[in-house]
Amino acid sequence: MVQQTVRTNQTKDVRVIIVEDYKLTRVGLRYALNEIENINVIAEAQNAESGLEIIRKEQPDVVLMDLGLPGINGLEATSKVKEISPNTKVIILTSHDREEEVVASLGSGASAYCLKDIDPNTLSNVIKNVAKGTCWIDSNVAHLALKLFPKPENTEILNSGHSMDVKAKLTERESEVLKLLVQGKSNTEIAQELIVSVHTAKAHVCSILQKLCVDDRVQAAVKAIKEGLVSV
Amino acid sequence: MVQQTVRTNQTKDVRVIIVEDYKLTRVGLRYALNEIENINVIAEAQNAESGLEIIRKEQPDVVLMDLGLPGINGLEATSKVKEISPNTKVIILTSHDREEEVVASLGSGASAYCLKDIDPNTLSNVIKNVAKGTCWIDSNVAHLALKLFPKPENTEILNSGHSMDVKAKLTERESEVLKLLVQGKSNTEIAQELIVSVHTAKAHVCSILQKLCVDDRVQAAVKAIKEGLVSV
DNA sequence: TAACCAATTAGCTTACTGTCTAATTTAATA
DNA sequence: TATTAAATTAGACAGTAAGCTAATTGGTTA
Repeated sequence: MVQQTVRTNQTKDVRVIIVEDYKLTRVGLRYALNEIENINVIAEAQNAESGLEIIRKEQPDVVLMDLGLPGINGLEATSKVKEISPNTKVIILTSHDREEEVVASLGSGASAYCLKDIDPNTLSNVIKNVAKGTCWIDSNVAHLALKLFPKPENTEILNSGHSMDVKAKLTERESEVLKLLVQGKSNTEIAQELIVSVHTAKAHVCSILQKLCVDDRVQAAVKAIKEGLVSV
Repeated sequence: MVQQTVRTNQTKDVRVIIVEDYKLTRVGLRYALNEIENINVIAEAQNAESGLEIIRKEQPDVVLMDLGLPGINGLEATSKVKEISPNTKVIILTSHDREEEVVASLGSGASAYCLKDIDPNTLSNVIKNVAKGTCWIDSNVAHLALKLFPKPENTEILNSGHSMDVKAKLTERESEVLKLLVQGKSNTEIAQELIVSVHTAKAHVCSILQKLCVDDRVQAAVKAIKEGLVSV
């Protein structure tokens, strides 16, 4: 294919570590991946404990992580990986397709979720992309993760003009106040932070409540988070 | 590359429609993609209205959707695509990298989010994968989407036992109360809903605040959402 | 210039919050 | 059986929140 021959450049190798308890899968993966240009499997581990040690030392680009590990499981291991080597991307490679595991994996810091029946060619592409920061979720479970994103029924973000969007309605100052509100600050604290009187803070909060069409600050905070009006 | 030559099989063509207002981008894309094996750009549209009409008729596998369209914007259009052709996968192709747009896109039903500086080879792979159901998010914005997944500090799922979690500390009743609290209910409303006295509701809220180590119900709500203690 | 809006401040009222102490009942557990 | 934990209720208190009206200042726009 034309588009692939172009890619024969001197991209740095993606340094990969495999954490997987089944030896057969582990070594099989290693051999398969080392065939691929620009991918270099530098180590493998059969459990999270030894895997984490290697990762701490090597700071690899990508970790292929099994979920069902003995001892520390893959989820906890993923969290730890992001602690000890924040730039390392984690790819979950498992046979589980339960929603909670998919969501929990991505919540724990994984960048990709692959089922074990993945095509090796695809896997190698995923590894290269994930190394750059891409998020990739297997076709069999993608819908489980995607449905988690809030439907912007009300978020008129990016609205083509007709119905004005909530955030645009908020003035800059109000956005500031909303941000502090979501942090759980009281009106008094907000006033102190912005160096204004409590009256001012209250006035802003009041108009925020009206603009968001909610009754109190809790609802405002929840709505702000759900609709991405503030970065949590 | 080896992995590509293997794929010369008789996979059905992925039928693609491009919705993009800039003619240059639109026709450029079309030419580039039609070079790719197994991808067939069957139509293009310069706005959402005409795009949706074509999509309704053609029921394509994949739609490449620009966000900044005149009239109906890409977000709304994405929602409509999923209504009129649920099996059609939407790939957002835009130059915007704002968090709200990324999240709103995926919430509106898109399966992938690409920035316009994407490598054409990569795009063609994304198209093929997304057609199967994969979720793909550009490396420049993936972190914005990934951080939305609740950190499973509390998810008892797959917990290897040792670290007890916040949610386990909450009693069932408290979890009920927390759920209502996040909905913005006042103590009085919570009491009515659970058919208990206000005193009881307050008692529960009070112990929730203590267990979550927060000062007020706003912080409790925010923490509950962030940590996935409640389903929003 | 006039009209408008954002931001600011103030006072006032009603209602709600969060904490405390204290007590009762029920279920599970040692 | 004795103990513990959860759920329930109550009264009281200081603090906060939210709605209301009203006024001032500084830009922006018609």
